Parts: sequence; C-alpha cells; structure tokens
Amino acid sequence: MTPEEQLKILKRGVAEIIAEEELLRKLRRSQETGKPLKVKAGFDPTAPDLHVGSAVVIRKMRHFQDLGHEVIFLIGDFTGMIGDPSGKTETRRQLSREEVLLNAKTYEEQIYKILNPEKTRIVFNSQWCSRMTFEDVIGLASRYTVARLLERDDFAKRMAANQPISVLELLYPLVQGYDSVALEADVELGGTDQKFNLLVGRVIQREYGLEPQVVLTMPLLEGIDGTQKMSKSLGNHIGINEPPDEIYGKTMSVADELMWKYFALATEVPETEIDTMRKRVESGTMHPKEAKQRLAREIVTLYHGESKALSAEENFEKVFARKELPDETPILKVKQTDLTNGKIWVVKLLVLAGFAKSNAEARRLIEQGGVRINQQDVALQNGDIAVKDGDVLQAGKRRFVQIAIE
RNA sequence: GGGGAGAUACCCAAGCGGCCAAAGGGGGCAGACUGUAAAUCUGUUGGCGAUGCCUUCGGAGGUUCGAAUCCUCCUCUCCCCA
Repeated sequence: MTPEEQLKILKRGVAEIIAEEELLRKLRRSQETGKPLKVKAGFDPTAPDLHVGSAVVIRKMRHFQDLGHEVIFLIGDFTGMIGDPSGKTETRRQLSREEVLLNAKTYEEQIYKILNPEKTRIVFNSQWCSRMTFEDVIGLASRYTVARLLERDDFAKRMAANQPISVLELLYPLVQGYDSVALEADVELGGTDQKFNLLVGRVIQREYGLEPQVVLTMPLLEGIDGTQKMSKSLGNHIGINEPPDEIYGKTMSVADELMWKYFALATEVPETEIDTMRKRVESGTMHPKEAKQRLAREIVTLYHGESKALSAEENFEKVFARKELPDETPILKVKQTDLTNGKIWVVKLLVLAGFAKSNAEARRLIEQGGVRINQQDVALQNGDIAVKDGDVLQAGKRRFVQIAIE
C-alpha cells in the first residue's frame, strides 16, 4: 500500500494532524527503510474500564497496526504512583505498585478486544521516570517556560477563575513529553483535549535532539447524555466490557443527531455508507430508529460478535417495543430466612435487589410508580408481599431481576 | 513575611442565632409524552418499618436554653503587598 493510501485510512475520523506533510514523509521513509513507525498513546493507570469513547483512540492505534506499524500502549504509572497532593485527593490519589499492576492487567484484557496482541507493546513510564535524578528533572524543567505552560486552555481558565494549580500539574506535560523522548515516538495519539500535551512533546523531543513526533488528535465522543465527553466518572459511558444488552440499550438512548458521530468514531462502517444513511434519514426515507439500531448492532458486534448483537436487538425490541419481560434476567437469591410466612417487605426487597441504596430511596421509587412485580404496579401500602420462585421484580424501565428462593 | 477573602449536600450556590434536613440552579432517579430517542412537562433527591427520632454545613474545642450562623485554635484555597 502506498504511503498516500495509508494516509487516507489514517485520516478517517481524526480531528487534526500536526503536521500532515510530516506524517506523509514519515510514512514514506518507513516504507523505504522497512522500519515501522513507533506510534504512542498514553493512558491513565487509574481508570481500567475502557469505554466506547476511550476506544476511539485505541481503534486508531489499530489502524496503524493494520498498516504494519508498531503500537506502544503507554501506561502512565509513574505519575499515578506519585498522586497529586493538591486539592481533591480523591480524584488523584496515590496508587500502590500492586494497584497499578492490577489495573494494567485489566487494561490488557480489554485492549486486546481492539488491538492485535502480537503487534502491541505495553510499557510503563516508571521504567525511565523513576530512574531520573533530580538533576535530570531540573534539566527537563529548564527546557520549557511557565508562560508557555500557562497557555494551556484549562490552566488559563483556572488561573482566570482563581483556582489552584499545583506545580506537579504543571510538570505533567513535561513528563508526558519526556515519555516521547524516551520512546523516540514518531507519532503520538490522543484526544483533542490532549493536544497541548502532545505538542509539548514535539518541543521537548526537539530540545533533546530528536525529530518531533507527529501529533494526531481524535475528537472526543460525547457520552450518552449527549453533552459531556464520555467518561466513567460522569456515568455517561458505554463500557466495552458491558453485557451486549447494556451496550445495545445505551446506544439506543443516544440522541439522533449524535449517532452519526458515533458511526464515524465508534464503528468501522465505511464513510460513504454512513453518508448514504444520513441522507436517507434526513429525507425521511429511513426511520432514525432503524439507523440507530444498525449503530447499536455494529458496536455490540465489535465487542461481542454478531450473534450476540442480534440477540441483544431481539431482547431490546421485546422489552421496550412490546413491553414484555426480557428473556434472561439476573437472578436475585432470596433466603428463606428473609421471608415471614412467605412474605417480604417490598421496600426491603428493592434494597436486596440493589435497585435502591437505602429504604428511603426504595420508598421513593415505589411512591413514584417505578416498581412492578410480574408487570403489576406495586404500591407502598402493599407492605409485605408474597413472593415465589420466578417472580420478576422491575424498577424503572430497564432494571429487572428474577427471584429465586433458597 | 504582612494584609484581606473564603470552605455549605453529588456539583455550583443562597442562608449569617431559633421558623434549617438547609432557598435556587445543574446533575441523578421516577412518571407522562415517544422510537427506552432527543426536547418538553411533573414529581423526587441524608438516614431510620418513621405524624416522631438520628446524623449533616472544612476539622477540633467553646459561648448560648438553642449554632451552618457568634468566639478560639487548626487545615486547605484564592487575592493584594513584599
């Protein structure tokens, strides 16, 4: 494949390439010398649950792999092990060596749903960071100015809003840049929110006498709430490890306007095909639901295979279109000792099922008409109710559990 | 080093001696409407088998019949000066 053809594939879905000519040059050289490009992307060691949003970058890594390049999956364990002493200790607490290794293992299990294990190198930045002397650190720090660090958008905003910025945070971009030096990266991938850090990497590499990396940013995918970027902590994510029904259902709840972005960034459906669908939906010859079902199928197929995708679709239709009970529901084991004369307090049952965190919350759920047993509404006045094997408890529209007495 | 401002529930933010489990907004959850869309509207959003009780307003003490509100010390943040 010619470098030009490679470039075309790599350009799909990207937000920005800095600089495109440089990438083309690197691709050409790679082909001439037979030396694959080193493509690096960094990941936080604290969040081992990958979702469709974080997969956008990983999918792009896969594209590089398929073109024969070397992909380096960098886990930023060094910074994670230091933690950030400023402000919110909870969000950036210090991780132990064991935790980091455990998280790394979890990453491995997940990324190979996307990446080719044969062509992936997993590295930890503690490998070189922890060996740096204070002298090395001073040397690194002297290569960048505070003014330039403060150019970064969120730093600038926080300065303007009189919010704290720790020196460590200021150092993060430099550490990340140094990673590119240590790895001699040719290309670094990241979300558009990483653009600043990725660019710092170019400057630092040049300072250390290396050819600057090409920076390739991917658009951030909004979560299922449709407004904020997908993230686990915001709870608007679709995890790639979630069961097929969950992935399917969550995808269906994405706003219509957003589904095209999902198609482009989260699936491999050819761009021309996406365009055609979009035109058909806009002209009214295709129902938006139909297009979105295709989307949901595509995404489930990527992580669970086609047959699971089809059964997820069938289940979805059954539960939400026909309002029937799903084929399979999780089992809730109710102990004989929880029952009095075969009865149990509804409120307690909801807590037992994990549908409410407290009795008060369970009460509210019932008062608001969100609870059903075998499709029958339950009221608070029902008090203790008789339950038997096979009864199905439902909270809200999508949470079901089947009771098994033991 | 000196001076000033501030820390309130998941987040933002009002309250500045009792009427405060704490306004308002966001988010979440539930209901209606739908294509489980989105948007919109309504309700709800500390705990307790509960017309009452218990725990919450950065932390620890204190004043008071009574403290988110007043005092003392501590921790953290921001601003101005050096």
